[in-house]
Amino acid sequence: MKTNIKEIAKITGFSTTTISRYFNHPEKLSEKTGRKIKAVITKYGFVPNELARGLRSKRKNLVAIILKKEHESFLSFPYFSVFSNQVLKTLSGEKIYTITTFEESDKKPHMTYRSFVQKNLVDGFIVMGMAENDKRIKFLLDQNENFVTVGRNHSSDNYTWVDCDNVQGGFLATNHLVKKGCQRILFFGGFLESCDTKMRLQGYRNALEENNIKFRRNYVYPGDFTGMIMQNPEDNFERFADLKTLIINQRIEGVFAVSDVAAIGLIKMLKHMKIKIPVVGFDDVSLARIYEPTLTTIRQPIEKIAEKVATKLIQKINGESPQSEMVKVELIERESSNIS
Amino acid sequence: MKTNIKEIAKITGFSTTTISRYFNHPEKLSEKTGRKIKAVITKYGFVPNELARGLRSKRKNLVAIILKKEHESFLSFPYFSVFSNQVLKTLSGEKIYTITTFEESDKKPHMTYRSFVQKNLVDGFIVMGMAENDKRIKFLLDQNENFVTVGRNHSSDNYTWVDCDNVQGGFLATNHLVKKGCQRILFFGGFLESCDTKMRLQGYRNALEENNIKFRRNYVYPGDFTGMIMQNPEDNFERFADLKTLIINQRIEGVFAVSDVAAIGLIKMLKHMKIKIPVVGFDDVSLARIYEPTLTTIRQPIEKIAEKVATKLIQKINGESPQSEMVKVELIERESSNIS
DNA sequence: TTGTAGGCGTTATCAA
DNA sequence: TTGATAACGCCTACAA
Repeated sequence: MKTNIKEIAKITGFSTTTISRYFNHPEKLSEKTGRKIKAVITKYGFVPNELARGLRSKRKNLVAIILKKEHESFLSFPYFSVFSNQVLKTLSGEKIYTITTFEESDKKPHMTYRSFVQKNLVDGFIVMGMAENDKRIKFLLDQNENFVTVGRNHSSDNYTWVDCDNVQGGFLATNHLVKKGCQRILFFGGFLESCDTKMRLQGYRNALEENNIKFRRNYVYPGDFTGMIMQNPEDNFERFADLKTLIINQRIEGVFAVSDVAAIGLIKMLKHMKIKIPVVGFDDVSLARIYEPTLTTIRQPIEKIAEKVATKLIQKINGESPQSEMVKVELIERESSNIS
Repeated sequence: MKTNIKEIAKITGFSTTTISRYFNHPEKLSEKTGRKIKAVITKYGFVPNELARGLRSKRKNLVAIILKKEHESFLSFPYFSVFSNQVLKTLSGEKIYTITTFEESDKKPHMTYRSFVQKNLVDGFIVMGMAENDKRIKFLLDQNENFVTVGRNHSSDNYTWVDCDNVQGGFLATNHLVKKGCQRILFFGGFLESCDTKMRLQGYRNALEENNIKFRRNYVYPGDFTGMIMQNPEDNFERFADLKTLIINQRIEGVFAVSDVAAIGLIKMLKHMKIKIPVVGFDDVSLARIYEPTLTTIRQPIEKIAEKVATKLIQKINGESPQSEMVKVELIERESSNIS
């Protein structure tokens, strides 16, 4: 049933070398030989053993996405689903397969990478959830491994990244709220350690400044609410008494949420409080169109980003040096910022 | 940087065999030897080359989930996100990694499996989206490959599956609608070739029968609306003129939708038509709690199913013969079936 | 308890 | 254009 190169060689009458060449350097074969081999290979459905091939040639046709442990529910985020979908599609088109897994719990972030590198199982990595001074980046650079990141940090000139214009996104969202007449605008959600959040916050500040509104630190309410929102949207509002107090006492007039999921969580709470103020999200995942009110949000082209990341990773694996790239974001105006 | 077993052997003064045994049969080493090896291994962060190990020992610690091409947006379905998340978690706990990919487009469904088998890259498969006479199952059985399916078909006694009680789910949903006073109940969504859909339809029929309501074939409106609903919820209602006509002319009084996503799509359309009738979904994904109205639905324990699938696959890989298993479903009553 | 030697299936090198 | 041979890094008989 399972053939190997030796058998195919015997059947065709050629050497294993020639069969191997059929797959790896077909241009070096005479047309006739190629045809003969093709016939037999097709008949037997022969595909070279990927492990042996990888062991010998170093090229494994396998890449890894290692998700952070603290993002265990990451996979259920709409963002990752869309992203991952497109990455798999692009890579499988090149016969490259993707291992998705989580960081090992009890170790330092980059230890799982270390283990993967030493295992020698993959040709490269896609790194998500960038932080300032990201240990993973340092490690992968040290090891001279192929990788492309989604998002970037300050030391972003020595590796390949793809990112959306988070600063501009934060600006557009906040400016939109100002144009809607809001002055006291809440910045909601996200980890402040996350580079994405930081940049969106910077955009928020830029918009305030441009509109001569004073930035107030206590209007920044970070945190990861996705789990709460995705799992138990209803039963956790009481845990956010301080947030309620903030909104009421400060007479918050508008909200820029760091993601669509966070935006929906907040809108749920506002509904519960019977408060109606404009909310702008970020990402434009499908939820933004499904939820009611539909979300005004900053659209980032997730699939385009995913495709670029995958393509650049392939390039790196092939020994090329792809450029980093920033993609544009866009304000999508829907119902959630049109409070009448 | 990257060490191999030979170097570790040299450093420790033991043979490569002994180092290998440390990983594969540690019980055969003296405690002292084990300690010494451990020290060096830890220091150098040595992990055996997975390819060489797999090539020699046949055990690859790698499994594959191959998604159907026609389910290209599958990954963005809430069901798969949750399922996949739990599978990865369970398997990575056993140091088994998961390759997720799509079937190759231009080939017969099982050809991608054939290619994977011949590549000899993975220890087993998780098979989703079961159909009657599923070619993939036949192929994997023929090849004596390890696999576990999510869902089952009629020839379900010669392979290992995990499934929820779809018939009971269909019954509970439909019966609930009848108790709410509905007689003319629409069965909405799904592929009729899909085993899941078939069984849910069977449950629907059972409930009608038990309540002495005549089954009417034209009340079954199948189809895959997820793409439409997830991508463009608003702009496609016009394409369903026949559905509208059906609902109006037949004075449909309630809807059992084959999934939560389908349910939401239909509710969107009903809202658009200014019709208020009870709708029951299936799955109980997070959307069911986020959407408004919140969905009455049949909860299937997706994470439990995923964990069972992963565990059984590990067992198969280890040479055991795990039993197939059906898990219970449960009616979760929320707003969408309480139309006042 | 530990070591020696051969081979897993492929590809790269070198020679013809 | 094709072939013989060694090597990739590890594991498993078998031997000691």
